[in-house]
Amino acid sequence: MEAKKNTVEKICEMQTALDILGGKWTFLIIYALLDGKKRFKELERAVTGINTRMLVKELKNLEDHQILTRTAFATVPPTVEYSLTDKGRDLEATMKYLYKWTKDWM
Amino acid sequence: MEAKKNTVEKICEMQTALDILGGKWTFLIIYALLDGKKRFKELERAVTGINTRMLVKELKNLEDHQILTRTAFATVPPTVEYSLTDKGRDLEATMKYLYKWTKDWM
DNA sequence: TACAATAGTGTACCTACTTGCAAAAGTAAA
DNA sequence: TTTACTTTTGCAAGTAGGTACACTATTGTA
Repeated sequence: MEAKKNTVEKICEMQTALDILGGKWTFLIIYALLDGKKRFKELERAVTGINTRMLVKELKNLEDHQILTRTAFATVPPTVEYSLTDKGRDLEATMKYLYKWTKDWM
Repeated sequence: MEAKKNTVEKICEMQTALDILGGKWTFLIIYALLDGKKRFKELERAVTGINTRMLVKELKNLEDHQILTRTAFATVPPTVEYSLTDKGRDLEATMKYLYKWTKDWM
């Protein structure tokens, strides 16, 4: 009963994380940013299949949760850079193992 | 351009994995099974907040993709055990790092 | 003069995920 | 006799997540 209770608790904690990360595109966006900052259009090209609307929405979501930062430059046409915070970059291990699993099993 | 192309490819591959794993409850169910097989009701209690309908659906989904196996026993009342396959258990590292991140940042 | 480029916004729509509730079967225990 | 237990399924309904497409501003280039 002891170990079981711990599992339940852990699952509850993870639910809060997955509320943020569990979207259809969230992991992919973070993964795309692991190798450095990217501009909006670069992300749109990197994450195949996503549309503008969802990318905007997800970026806002991730910024709200301090997983990435947004930096806008007043150029013409405008330039905006997105890059992971420490919190975001700390998902690297998770992402790498997820990719490894994908390679091994899919 | 070279490294970038690789990222795009990796993201495409991961999309196929996330099509299976990306549900609201999927990760949590797998996490619950990491420490051994569980019966249906045990899972329902472990994954706080899930309802019967979704659990059935997700278990079927995961079984279809060989991430877990279902074993039914003709007892009364019926007993059904779910346990991870090798493919499923191989998500352990991913899950553990995800939990670690949760603990560190949430 | 027309077009391309960037980073979005506005509007409208849609469907698929998710939920709630009730019911089945058969035995054991109160 | 009634209730409880387990593993589902059926039905009906709701909501949020996701999609499509057009449009803005400003400058440089062909």
